[in-house]
Amino acid sequence: MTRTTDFDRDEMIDKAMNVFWNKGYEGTSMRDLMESTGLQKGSIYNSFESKENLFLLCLERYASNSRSFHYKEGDPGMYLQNFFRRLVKEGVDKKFVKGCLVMNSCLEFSGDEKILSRKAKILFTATEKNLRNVAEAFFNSSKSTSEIKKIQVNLVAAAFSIREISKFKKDKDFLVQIANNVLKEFNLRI
Amino acid sequence: MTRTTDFDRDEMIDKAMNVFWNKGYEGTSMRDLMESTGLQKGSIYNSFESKENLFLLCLERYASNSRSFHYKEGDPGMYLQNFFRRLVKEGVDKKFVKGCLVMNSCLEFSGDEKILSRKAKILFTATEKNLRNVAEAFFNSSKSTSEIKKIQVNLVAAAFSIREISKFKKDKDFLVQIANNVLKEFNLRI
DNA sequence: CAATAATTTGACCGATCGGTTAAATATGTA
DNA sequence: TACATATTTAACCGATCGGTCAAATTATTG
Repeated sequence: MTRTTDFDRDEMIDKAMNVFWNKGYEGTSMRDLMESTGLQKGSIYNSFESKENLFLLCLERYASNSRSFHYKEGDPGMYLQNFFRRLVKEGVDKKFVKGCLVMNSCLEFSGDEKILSRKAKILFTATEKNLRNVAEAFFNSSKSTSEIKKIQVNLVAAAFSIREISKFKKDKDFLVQIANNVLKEFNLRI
Repeated sequence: MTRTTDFDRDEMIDKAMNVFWNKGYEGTSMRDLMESTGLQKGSIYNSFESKENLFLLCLERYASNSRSFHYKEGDPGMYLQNFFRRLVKEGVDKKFVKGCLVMNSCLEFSGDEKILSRKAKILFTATEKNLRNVAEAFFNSSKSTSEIKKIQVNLVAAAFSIREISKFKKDKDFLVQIANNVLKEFNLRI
């Protein structure tokens, strides 16, 4: 009955996400988004409403991608090892200066309480929950709730440090030490 | 023989520094700087050359202020306790959403290698050196260089985490746990 | 007080920002 | 094939960006 969109919506969100991930929300211009997606400005606004809404979709896409890396079953120790190995590996990669889009956004929007800030914080708690789940699975009720909570904090802080410090300090020993320090609590090393 | 500048240069740098600290480099406009300093745009350019150069002066001022908090002598354990107590105290303060200007700048400029980025990274190493000095003073050659280095990394990561995470997560227990986890290595608590 | 040399002021610059709009174009249905 | 309805395109919008500049102002020295 009528004309349909002639681009793949998901693909465009992916492309936009990568720009936002690299340059941040404010650091990304409509020009950047037009170039990365190959769409004209009007098409972007027609399909995604606004820069803000497009970013929201990108944040959700990023979180959705992340969720597929979350712990579900299997050896929690192995999971943690692989988790931190990946963080360090990506961190030392000179081409990888992106950090984590959710953490980046929490930092960029800290200070305001608008929709993007609130969303970023909510998605941050998903990472926290994931790490708590791993800790619980590892210690299998041999530790109290408050002990688990402390370990969760240490895991979150370590992940945050590695992801964000690696944006400007590509020092493998440094990043590995952060990981090993928290893995110690699991009698593990990278 | 001629007219002299009729404002206090140091005072203006302080005022500019606070804006940059709150809003970041890109997030701060000349308008913001004019309002915070009370100077006209032309005066700012006449006295400080450019936004970039003014920021550089602010970075150096910030680092200079920080240096007065660095460890020099006395009980290194007490120093560390006070250091982390201050980080947590400032971190939970709802009005304090600034983090650390040097760390913020390292993050904001990650990806490029221009003057501001280089300067921020250099100043970051000053914090690293300070924490290493404390660790060395505390363990007083009872630990090897590589052991000290590992403890230094843990201290840096903890300080970074508290300062930056507290920008968007004002959870005292969380921040205290990060501090206590690293203070454990010194048989200390907050 | 007058001459000198600096600062201060505010208008102005081109570029870019996110966003809008109307016309051109293309697609599916009758 | 023609209509209806959507998307696509590119010109355009006011606001703001960092920065410049010439004129006005002011403090100092001879």
